[in-house]
Amino acid sequence: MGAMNDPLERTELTFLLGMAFQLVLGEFVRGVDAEGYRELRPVHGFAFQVLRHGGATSTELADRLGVTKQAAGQIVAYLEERGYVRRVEHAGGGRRRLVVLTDKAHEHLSVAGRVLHELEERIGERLGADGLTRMRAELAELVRGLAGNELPPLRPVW
Amino acid sequence: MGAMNDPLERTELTFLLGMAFQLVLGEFVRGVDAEGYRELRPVHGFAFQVLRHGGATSTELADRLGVTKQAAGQIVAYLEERGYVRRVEHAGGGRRRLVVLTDKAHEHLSVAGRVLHELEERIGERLGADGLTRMRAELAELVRGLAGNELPPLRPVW
DNA sequence: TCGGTGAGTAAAGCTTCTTTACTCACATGT
DNA sequence: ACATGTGAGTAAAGAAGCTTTACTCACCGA
Repeated sequence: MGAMNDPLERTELTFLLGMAFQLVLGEFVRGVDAEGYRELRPVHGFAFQVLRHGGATSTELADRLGVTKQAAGQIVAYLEERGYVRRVEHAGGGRRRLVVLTDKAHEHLSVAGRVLHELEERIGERLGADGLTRMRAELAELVRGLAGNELPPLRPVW
Repeated sequence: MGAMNDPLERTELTFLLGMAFQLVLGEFVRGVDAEGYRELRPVHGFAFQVLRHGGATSTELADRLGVTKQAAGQIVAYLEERGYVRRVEHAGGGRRRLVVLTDKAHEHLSVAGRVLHELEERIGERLGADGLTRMRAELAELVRGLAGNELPPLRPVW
């Protein structure tokens, strides 16, 4: 503990966060790919999270992902071609179309959830159950501190 | 505390990490941009970290950044055009050239360091000094757990 | 001297995003 | 009824930043 020759002790918090995220996401992608989902990138997973409960319009999706609506439209088209989403009538009328997940996407979500759960368990073995809980709480507090009450977008690029 | 209606409490650790990193990096970029470094992207900052002590060859830089040597070469060319790095003779001879930081880059590093420090302080006010220390320790432990003893690369894309 | 190896370069291609510019459905005011 | 506005979606071109493929060049060792 606290050994100053450990390079990580001297690493800026920002970079620590970056490395941690990079590693965890890498493990996640590896796990999901191994289950046969090589056609899906992280951004698609984030889109699924947004669409998960009741769907959303492309424009709403764009806002939540922090990209333009054209980019969101491309993502939706990609997912639609592969059978992960469907566009249905929107109750609000207008040109709006509601993008909703198909069964195939929900299957994917359950596989991805399992992978995430296993990953979190592995991390928990390393940090201890308390450490994991504290880390979650601290991260949540950090996010609230910087983002206020709105959920921040999860963008696929820096 | 522990309110189950807080969406962050139900968010996967992976996504919490992603949001936290996204937010912190965003603040960092905003701060550095405000100091007049709009021509530099995060990847340039990571490159500076690699080159900081004694420089490196393009190929070594590529390894540390997790990109191809061609991409590293492009990054070096970009930084060289703007006066942040110089290519000098390499003691090892061959075709090797040592990429080293100029004074301009070191100035940038000191500004960036200040921005990072202020940011960490803001986060510390929110988490408390203990919370910040614990978070650093937990993140470091997580990184060690997933990356072993080598420092993981910080790639600019997912 | 003849490969072999490792660093660097060149050019084309690809993916994924943005920018610019449009179409269309509906709401609102006159 | 009709013009005008607004918000959702689409189309096409462009830009950024990588990778891939294919090379050059300097040195080493058999």
